[in-house]
Amino acid sequence: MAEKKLVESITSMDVDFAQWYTDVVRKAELADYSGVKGCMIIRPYGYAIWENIQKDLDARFKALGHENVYMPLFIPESLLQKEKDHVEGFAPECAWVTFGGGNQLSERLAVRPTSETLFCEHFRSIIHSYRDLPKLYNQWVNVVRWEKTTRPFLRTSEFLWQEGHTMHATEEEAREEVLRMLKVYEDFYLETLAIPAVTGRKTEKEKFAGAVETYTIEPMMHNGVALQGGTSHYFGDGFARAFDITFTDKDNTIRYPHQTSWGVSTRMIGAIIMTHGDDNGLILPPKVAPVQVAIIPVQMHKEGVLEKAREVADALRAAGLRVKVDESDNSPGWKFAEYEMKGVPVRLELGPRDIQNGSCVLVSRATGEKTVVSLDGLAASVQEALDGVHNALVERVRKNLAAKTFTATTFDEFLDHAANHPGFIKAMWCGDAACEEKVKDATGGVKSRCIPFEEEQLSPVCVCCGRPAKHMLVWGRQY
RNA sequence: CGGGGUGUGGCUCAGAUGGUAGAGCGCCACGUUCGGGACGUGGAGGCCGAAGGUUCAAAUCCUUUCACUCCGACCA
Repeated sequence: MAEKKLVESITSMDVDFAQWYTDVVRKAELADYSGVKGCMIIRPYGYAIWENIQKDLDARFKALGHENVYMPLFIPESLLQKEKDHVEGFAPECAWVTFGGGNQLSERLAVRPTSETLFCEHFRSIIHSYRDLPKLYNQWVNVVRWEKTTRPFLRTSEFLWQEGHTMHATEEEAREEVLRMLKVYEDFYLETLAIPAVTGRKTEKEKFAGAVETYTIEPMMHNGVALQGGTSHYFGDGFARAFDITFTDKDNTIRYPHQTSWGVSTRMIGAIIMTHGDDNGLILPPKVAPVQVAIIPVQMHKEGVLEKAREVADALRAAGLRVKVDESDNSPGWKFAEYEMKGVPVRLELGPRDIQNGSCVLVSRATGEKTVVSLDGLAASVQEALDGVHNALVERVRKNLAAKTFTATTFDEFLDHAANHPGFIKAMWCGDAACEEKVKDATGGVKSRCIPFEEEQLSPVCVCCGRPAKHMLVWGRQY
C-alpha cells in the first residue's frame, strides 16, 4: 500500500473515496453507464468476474443438493399482493408493464423485484406430500428495483443475482437451511473473495419484507462503511399460508411447509473493489480474477522473447491458471500500470536477460514485491504467489476491520465514534426499534448492521436509553 | 424524492464583454523504441446533452427538459 502513486488518472482514495470508486469501475473497464437510467453495462472484464463468482457459488449450492430453475420475469399484480408485508415492502420499487402488443393489459405485470411469490405459486402446485420435501431451488437471474439514486454495482435499477428458495417440512429444518446458506456465503466471502466479514441476525426493523428472521453478512469497505453483502431469510409458514401451500405429513396431518430464501448479487463486485482496491486501482482476489497472471514481454522485438512468453503462458495454462500475454506494442511501463489498474494478482516480466538466466520477474499486486523466480517449476511459484496475494488480502481486510471496529458503552461515546471514527460500533441494545430510530437521527445515518452470532457483554444497559440490554448490536453506516 | 454540481471530438478540459469551435491525451498509418505509463512524421474525428425563445448572429443570454454525479431519506 505504500507504493508510490503511478496511475495519475485515478483519484486518490483519501481525497475522495466515491470518486476513486467510480474511477476504478471505469478505468478497469468493469462497467459503463448506459442510455437506460439507473442501469449499467457490465463490460467483459467485469462480467468475467461475475462468471467466476457464479461458477464457484453454483458448485457450493449444488454440493448441498440445490437445483437451478428459471422463473418468469413478470409477476401478475394479484400474485404479488398475496402476502401483505411483502407487497408493502416492494411496492415503491416496482416497475410495471401495462401494455403488451399494443394493448393495455387486463392485469398489470411487475418486472420481478424478487421471486418469492412466483416460487410460492409453483410450490403450491408441486408440493402435496412430505415426500415432495424439501424443495431446494435456486435461480441465477436479473431483477429490477426502481432505485432513486444509483451507483455501478452497489445500487442499480437492474442487477444480477442468485435467489435460493427452499421449502421444508419442519421449522427446524428450514432454520438449519437459513444458517447453512449464510455460512456458505461467509465461507465464499472468505475463501473466494478474501473478505472476512461480520455475520449475524437483522433486527426486526431491518429485516426483509415478509420474513420472520433475516440473517446477513456485512463486509466492511476500506473506508469503514458497511455493505449488506448477502442475506438469508427464514419465512416461517407465512407465505405458505398466504398462498395456501400444504402437504400431507407422515402422520396423515395436513401442514404448511416452512420456507427460506437467500441471495447475493453483483453488488459483491462493488465489495471487491471497495475492500481490496488501492490508489493504483483494482486488486482482484485470485480466485475470481479473469486474468490471474499477466505476462509482460520486455524487448519483445528481440529474437525469442515472444516465443518464450507464449511458451511460459501455455505451461501455466496447462497448470490450470488464467493467463494473458500482452503482445501489444505499448511500452512495458504502460503495461505494468495497466494490469495494476485492472487488479491482476500476479505479473510476470520476461525479457532477454531473464530468458538467458532461465528466470523471470514475478510481481505481487497485493504487496508490490518483486522476486526473481526460475522458469523451472514456474507454475508452482505462481500458484504460491497467488495464494500469497489471497492471504495478504485477507490479512489486510482483517486488520482494517479490527482497526475500524469500536466499542461504546455510553451514548456520548457512541456519538463520538459515529462522528469521528468511520467504521463499526459495537454497543448494547434494549431490543426496542425506537432506540435504533433515535441513533439513526442522532448520528445522521448510523444503523444497526446486525446482532452478531458472537455477542459480548459490554455493559448491562442499552447504550441509547439505559434500560436493560438484550443484545449486542454492530452498528455502522452503509452503502 | 429534497439539496448541490456537471454536460463542448473516445477521455480530461479551454473557449472574457454573443460573430459560427481549440488543446492535451487517446485513436489510425509509417518508422524508431522497449526492465515503471517512449518518440518522430503524417492523418481522422465535434455543428457544443435536447427542445424552445431572444438576436442580423447563440457553445456563450433566457425558459423548459433530459442525463450523469455528489450529499441526504429508501432499499441487495
